[in-house]
Amino acid sequence: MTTSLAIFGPTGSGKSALALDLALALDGEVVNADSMQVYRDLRVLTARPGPAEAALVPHRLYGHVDAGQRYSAMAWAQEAAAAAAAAHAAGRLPILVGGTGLYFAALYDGMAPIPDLSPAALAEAGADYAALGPQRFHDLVAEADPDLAARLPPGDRQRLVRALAVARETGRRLSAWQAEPAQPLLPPPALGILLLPSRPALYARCDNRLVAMLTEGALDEVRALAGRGLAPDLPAMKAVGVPHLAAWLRGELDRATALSLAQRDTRRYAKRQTTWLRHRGLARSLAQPLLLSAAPWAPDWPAQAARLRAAVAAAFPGRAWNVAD
RNA sequence: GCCCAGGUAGCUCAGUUGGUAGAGCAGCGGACUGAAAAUCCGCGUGUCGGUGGUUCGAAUCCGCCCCUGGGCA
Repeated sequence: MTTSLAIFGPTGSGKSALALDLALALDGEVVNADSMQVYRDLRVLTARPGPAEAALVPHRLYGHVDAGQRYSAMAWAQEAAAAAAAAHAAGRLPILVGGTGLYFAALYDGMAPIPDLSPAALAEAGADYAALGPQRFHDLVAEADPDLAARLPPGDRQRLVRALAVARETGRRLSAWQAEPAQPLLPPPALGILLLPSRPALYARCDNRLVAMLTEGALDEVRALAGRGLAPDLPAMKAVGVPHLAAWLRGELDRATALSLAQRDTRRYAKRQTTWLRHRGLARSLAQPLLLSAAPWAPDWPAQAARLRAAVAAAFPGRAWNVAD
């Protein structure tokens, strides 16, 4: 049985650094649970840990997917489960860290066993949405899958398109598929940590980080990515910052505007993550996560660190606790 | 010091002939079952610079004061 530790927090909350500290202290391996840090082409802009961190502790599932690929929650969950099992087999503690709530849910709660969709089916349904418009497309979904249509507004293009594509390709309603029992890919983590720093401090940190990213080559990174001529609706092309920095490179925005729009998108993203974190937590299978109301970079961290230390000692009694903070 | 123009939501501003205020952006709350840094749904959050007056009633009219721009000295 693979035991694991999981850390979930909004972007900029310092979870990667915390994961590294814990991995060093507990003889662990870090496994990425972030939907954008998997893309090879995006290193600076996704604040992906680099060679310096990887030299200290093994880091898995970072930058291993090409930006031209359309990754998925289930694909990640399977890889993450395998990575966790490998770390466990080597006697090390898998530490899953990231900001994608759906990924944690897929791993620890599982997802309904729905067959993979062909890109063509998705593209076809997407074209229909564009041609028919939200209302008529919603009507179409209502015929194919009344239950699902009833809980999705006409504007929710992404979910409606998937619903119709699934119904067409599998001959079965998505809502029927989703009613199938889900199978967790990993037992609940022995310790789940949620980082929830104060909103103003987090926003300020996000704003500053984006400025720093520009001095660290974020623009070159976006230039190279844009130069590949990939479809703009690919996930990697929609990472926070990519659309606006690309528009700046094309001369459609000036630097100040591109920066402030990217900063705004980062804040909104952090807010959405916070909503998920507060209501869904890490996974339904984990009843009692450790909620820390500060980030490692915050002045009020020490009190939270003491709680963390106690929780780690209780969850992993057999492992050394070497962190000196 | 004098003369103009302004002080209304976090920001930029609107506000009809007096009836206790509304847009954009920002923000806030929520949803989330295989693109999730995605995709959506919902919500004005206010000593109308201050104070005294006119009025049944003042963001709107009058007096005084404060502040910010610009001009003249």
